[in-house]
Amino acid sequence: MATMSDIAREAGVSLSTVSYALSGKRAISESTRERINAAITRLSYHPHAGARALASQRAGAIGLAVPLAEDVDAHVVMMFVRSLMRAAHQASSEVLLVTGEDHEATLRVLAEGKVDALVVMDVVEDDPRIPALATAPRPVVLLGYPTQAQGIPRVDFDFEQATALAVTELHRRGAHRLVMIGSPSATQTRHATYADRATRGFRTACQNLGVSAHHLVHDHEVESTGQLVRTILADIRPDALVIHNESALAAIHRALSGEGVSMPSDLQVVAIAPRETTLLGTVEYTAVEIPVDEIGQAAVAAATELIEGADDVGDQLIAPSLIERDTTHPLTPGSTR
Amino acid sequence: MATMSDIAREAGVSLSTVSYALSGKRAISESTRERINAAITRLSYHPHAGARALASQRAGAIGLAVPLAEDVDAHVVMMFVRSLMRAAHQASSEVLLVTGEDHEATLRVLAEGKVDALVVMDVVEDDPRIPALATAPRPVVLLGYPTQAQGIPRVDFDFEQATALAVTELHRRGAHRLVMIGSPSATQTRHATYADRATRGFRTACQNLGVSAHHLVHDHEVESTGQLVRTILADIRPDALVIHNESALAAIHRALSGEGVSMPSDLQVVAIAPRETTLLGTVEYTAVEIPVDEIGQAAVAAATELIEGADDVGDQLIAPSLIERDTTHPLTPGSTR
DNA sequence: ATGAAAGCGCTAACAG
DNA sequence: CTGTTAGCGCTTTCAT
Repeated sequence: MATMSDIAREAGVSLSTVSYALSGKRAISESTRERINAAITRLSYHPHAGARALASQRAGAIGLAVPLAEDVDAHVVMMFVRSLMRAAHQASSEVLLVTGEDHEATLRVLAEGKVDALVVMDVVEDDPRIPALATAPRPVVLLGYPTQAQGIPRVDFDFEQATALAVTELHRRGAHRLVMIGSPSATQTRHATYADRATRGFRTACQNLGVSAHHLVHDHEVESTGQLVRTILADIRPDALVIHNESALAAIHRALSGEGVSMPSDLQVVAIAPRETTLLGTVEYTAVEIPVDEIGQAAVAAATELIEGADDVGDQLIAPSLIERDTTHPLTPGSTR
Repeated sequence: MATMSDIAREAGVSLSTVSYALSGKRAISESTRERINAAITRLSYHPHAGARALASQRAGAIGLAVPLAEDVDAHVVMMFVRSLMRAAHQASSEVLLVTGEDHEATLRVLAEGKVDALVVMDVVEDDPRIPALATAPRPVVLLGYPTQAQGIPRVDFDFEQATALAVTELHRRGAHRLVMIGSPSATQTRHATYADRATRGFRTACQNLGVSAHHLVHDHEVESTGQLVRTILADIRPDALVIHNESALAAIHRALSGEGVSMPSDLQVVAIAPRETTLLGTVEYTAVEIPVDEIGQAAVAAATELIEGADDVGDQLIAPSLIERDTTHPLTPGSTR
């Protein structure tokens, strides 16, 4: 493996000139730059990451604590991973994965400087990891919005406003009996912040508007979605449905079709989910779309700023907006508002 | 951040003693070891990963090139990621993610020594990445089985034998008209090695046994699975089905139920898929299970051996076996074989 | 059983 | 615009 001094010798310049040519931190004459680049190509030189990390105190990687629990939708996790990788790439960093459930290992990569910062997914209310993360030797960003974050910056989609918006807009479209199908029971029991906040937004908005509200939990891996849907239709007779459960979306869609429910005439439906998961066959669900890429970018941006020395980047709650598609009534231009 | 010399001073020993106490590479007296450990705890010392990487020429991470293409089932990818992380953990390594589609970045992490080895998922026949990977400065392991690997060790489940086994066993159970629903069309078009090999195993086995064979491609995100199933049932009238498409499994299951097909009496079905994806509601599909953990472990084991200096670890094709469950006829104890 | 010291390959003052 | 040099925090020979 060629080293930087090999390049220096080969190009007839000093070591530091090579270093500066590479980092661009000082002006280099055209001619020497060319000789250096030629040498780099000729010897196929690549800077040694370890050496660079030691000298610069930068690992060039950000850690991502991913949830490996079964109740977290793998597709959604992958979307976040992809988004974080893209964002990290732009900050010329790599992504080091750590198991969210393995708190020891998570703290270790931070303490050993294997990563410059850590992004933590799937945060729960009163997350037991927070105290240690709050005093970690390197920046941490929560991809979630627990009430108490002990000063750790939080970045998330505003799930509370998201469900509230869904309710409000359904109400404006004439809905009065609402049902929300929320996250899997394991997620609710853990009190994942997105689940708690989504539930709260739904309940509060319904109460404020004085509409009937039913919040259900559904484990589509375990119970029959068809059965659930039939029960809902028969017992509650809702005129609108809010779905915040990516894993169950497809199954619910099939169950509704199976029951001959036509949307939006029989039932209006709004999904709280990433765009990709709301296109089911021929139907495109009206949705409050979870902007995965934006969230990922915001998280990496926060991490990057902290790495570069910012003292505090504040919290960030990304505002929701409703994307009207096939499963809600169009709003007559001047009907309300 | 405390460094090793801080520990040495605090414990009243030399720097190298601390290093050896940590690595266990030479005997340390009980008393000094205790003083060192006490100092480590007191100063909450953690070795600096960069410094260690520089001195030892080991990054302590293995790279994983993950496919981010939409046609690769996210759930299955996550299962592999989890499996690799577990295996890496045992080898006290971390997992650095790189986008499989970003060949540049992949080669860079190898060349810069950010990882000690690379595991590449979703390899295709005549994969354009192979030549560069074959001459990479650090070990590479393919999680896939292309015909030409240019000397790069291949590790994979034997998908060819897997479908062949499914066919053979269905035939032993009286099936004569077989249909296989394979990977999504994008996967087939790319010639992912698992898709190609699975198809070949199916075709060859059917031919050898002289049974009717139909191989179909299904994009359940695009076409209606119900329609597909209806067409199959009406036009081909098969007595057995082999499914090698995790993303479509649930949809096919629902479609079959919807058509009132009862398994195994009307139709025998074998899935080629990880165990977790073959339990659908109340039905447990007979399957040739893809042993994700085993594959991941084998890949990391191969990588680890190569890192430690092994010249060649050979290829590894993990043998399939059929797990009989609800969707095939039981074989009378002495009927065949 | 323990120390001293020479690097590993960079970055970034400091010096011109 | 370029060079010299002192580390960064470890691992690992040599010595003893």
